[in-house]
Amino acid sequence: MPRQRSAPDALDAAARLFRRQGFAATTVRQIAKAAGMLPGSLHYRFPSKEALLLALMERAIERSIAAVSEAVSATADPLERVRLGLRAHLRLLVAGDDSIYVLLYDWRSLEGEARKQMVSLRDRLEAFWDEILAGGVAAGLAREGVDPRLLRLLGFGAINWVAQWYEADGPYTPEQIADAVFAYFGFGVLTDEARKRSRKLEVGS
Amino acid sequence: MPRQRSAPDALDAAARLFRRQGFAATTVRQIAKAAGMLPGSLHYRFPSKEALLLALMERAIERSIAAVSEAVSATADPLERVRLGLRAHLRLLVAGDDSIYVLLYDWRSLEGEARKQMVSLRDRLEAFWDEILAGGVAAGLAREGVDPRLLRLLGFGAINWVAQWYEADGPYTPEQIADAVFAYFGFGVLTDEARKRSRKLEVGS
Amino acid sequence: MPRQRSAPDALDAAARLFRRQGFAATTVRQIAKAAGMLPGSLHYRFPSKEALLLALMERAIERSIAAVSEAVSATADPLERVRLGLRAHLRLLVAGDDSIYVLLYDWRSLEGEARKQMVSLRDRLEAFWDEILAGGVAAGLAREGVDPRLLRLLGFGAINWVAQWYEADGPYTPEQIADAVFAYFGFGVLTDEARKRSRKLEVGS
Amino acid sequence: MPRQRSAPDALDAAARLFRRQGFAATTVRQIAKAAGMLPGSLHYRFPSKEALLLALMERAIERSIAAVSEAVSATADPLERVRLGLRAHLRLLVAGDDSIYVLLYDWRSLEGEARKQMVSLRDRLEAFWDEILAGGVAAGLAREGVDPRLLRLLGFGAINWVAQWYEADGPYTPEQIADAVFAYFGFGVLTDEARKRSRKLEVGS
DNA sequence: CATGAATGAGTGTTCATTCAT
DNA sequence: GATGAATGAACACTCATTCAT
Repeated sequence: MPRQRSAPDALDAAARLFRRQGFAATTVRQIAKAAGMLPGSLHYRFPSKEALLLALMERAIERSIAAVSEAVSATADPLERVRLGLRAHLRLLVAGDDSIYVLLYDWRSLEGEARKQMVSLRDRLEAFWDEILAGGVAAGLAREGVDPRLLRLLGFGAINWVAQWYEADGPYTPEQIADAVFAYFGFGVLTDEARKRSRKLEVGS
Repeated sequence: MPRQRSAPDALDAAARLFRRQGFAATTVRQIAKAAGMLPGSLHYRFPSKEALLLALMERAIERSIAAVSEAVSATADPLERVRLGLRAHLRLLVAGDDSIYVLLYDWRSLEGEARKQMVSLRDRLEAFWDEILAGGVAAGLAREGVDPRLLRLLGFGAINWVAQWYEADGPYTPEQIADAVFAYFGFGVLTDEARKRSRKLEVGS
Repeated sequence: MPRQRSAPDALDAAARLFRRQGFAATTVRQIAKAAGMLPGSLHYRFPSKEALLLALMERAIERSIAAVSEAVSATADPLERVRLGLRAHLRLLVAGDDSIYVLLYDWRSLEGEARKQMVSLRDRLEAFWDEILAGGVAAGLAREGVDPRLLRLLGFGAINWVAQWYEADGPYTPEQIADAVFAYFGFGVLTDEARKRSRKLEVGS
Repeated sequence: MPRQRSAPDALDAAARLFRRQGFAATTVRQIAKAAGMLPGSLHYRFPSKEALLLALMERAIERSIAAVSEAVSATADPLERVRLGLRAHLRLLVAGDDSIYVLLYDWRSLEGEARKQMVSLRDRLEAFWDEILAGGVAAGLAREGVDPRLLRLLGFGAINWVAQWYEADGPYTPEQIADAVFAYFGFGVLTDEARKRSRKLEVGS
């Protein structure tokens, strides 16, 4: 979609407003104004408000995957990759890009065909993470018998929910919070060896 | 607020619609129709759509506290109280009452004075849980050095997020999921004794 | 209409609100509240808002005729009767009864049958005044060749318009203003004798 | 306000309806229909019904001042200027522009800030007339000792009230009525010389 | 007689979208 | 490509009126 590419300001402006007010409560005029355009011009780029939201979510996926990919590429250690990935994910969510928040919290606004497209986008993100997590599990993350899918769902619940309460001037950095999730994730569920390593990691940052 | 009391259908109908579509995307007409009333009748009971949302959230708090209170009253064991409380909370969220979901996910729709009132309602709920969790921590939940507030925020993140992916015909019951959260919560963080007890409890459900 | 008689408070309350806000902009609830009743009770006394306005106007006519009648009965002098009548009329309009104002300024709110009834009420008032004025004209008020009807319309225009700008703490009393209208009415139009008397009257009060 | 300029039809249509039914009893839909637009289009031009009324009144002032200015420019005689000005004012009121009527009779519909703006508009009109009248008074209009302000208020009361009873097929033209007001205005109040001239003028038209 | 909950047509206004320029 | 005036369906809400009690 090269069309949206040429209008990043509009998507960023929309993301900011959607995060604060929600999709349905945000008007096209507000978005246009925040993007320095006129309502008619916005419709030229995005055929509808819903299409704009979808484009926004698509970009959120791309950015998230890009940021996490880059973060995990720093090491080959499967557990470390999980930890660094969580950090990158949370950093983007609470301090970087409003579109991730919108992707996670405003999907109810899409219906019909657009909903399906959004679901397939999220599936892409899940598949991406499943690979990272699978490496971690193979390396001892989570004890035997634990359903990795449930682990992922609960872990990402904890981390995604951070967006609801995080404050920039709070006592923890996104990195510390991500590490805490990582720790709870695996504690007791890890082999002894893995646990030791995890503990060490927790100290840093 | 005895007025709202006499119109539980309207609040339930609204909760259902808000959960599915979000507050802003739900029209007063939809709510009225679902409640078997006319738009005017709905406004007679609730002066505004926002007031209806607030009343809904107030009831959500009341119901949640009532359900969890009852659940934890079954035992005096502080750890067991935490586990049973989480179960009750999740059961209500995913299978009982849409208003809990709305309370957790639609608070952005309130502004100004209504927002403040909602925040104070949520504070009530947090204070209620803090007491239960404090008992658990005193009994060995979470190892030393862990910030109980962070623990609570992450734990409830995991459990509240369940509403996003839970399906009634999925592989896990709300009780099993709650117990898993409880387990991750405390595993490795518990004293050995506490861990044993926790494990035993996990088998039941 | 003995029914309305038993609810003078409602009519007075309505008159006050109609004067300030206009008929259409005043709600039945406002009237009921100001009269210390409930909306339903008001409808018991007046079948409709329009009927209430009509009853109000009817009472305005009655009160105006009563007040002017009493005032003019103080003398047999035809010119003096005009002057005192104008005084009574204006006093009631600006300082006594809001219903007179409503009668004069809110008749556009009535339509169809109610409009006709209101017109016949106003005709009654005009006929009443025509008699008083006819006496004045016979005694020298207005010079020959002047159309008494035009004189009446312009004179009452001047006096009725006072309600638009009069302020209780202004430089003139209603009596002084009425006397000024009376003076302009007849000045130069009066016989010399009548003019002299008028001048004298003007000094007093 | 160039925006309203481009939509004279809407203001004219509104003026006509407001005059007949009053502001509060006229719906935006009625105005839009009468102006050949849709409700949404009307709101595009005027942000609210109240703003439309204010724009209407502003135009009424402009038109009135323009018409009276042009009329009085025909002569340099101060008394004649008053007479011609009154004629122009009344002609516009009863036969030309509904907005003048609305300005005079519907100001109660404005509240708060809009009310203040309207008052300042009316002040402009009064100041404009005060100048014309001051010239007349200096030339002998009204005898000594008469308060010019009271004279103006009563005179304009007489003339503004004409809108309440004037009928196009009645016995008098607006010009004749205006001249009658002018005559009553000054009779006996004028110097003998002024009176003679006034009498002559009265015969014409 | 009086109440007040309920009604539903109608209100002013909003807003995503269209389209002539 | 871009504009912004125009659209009209839909919105939250109002309010005179009704009616069971």
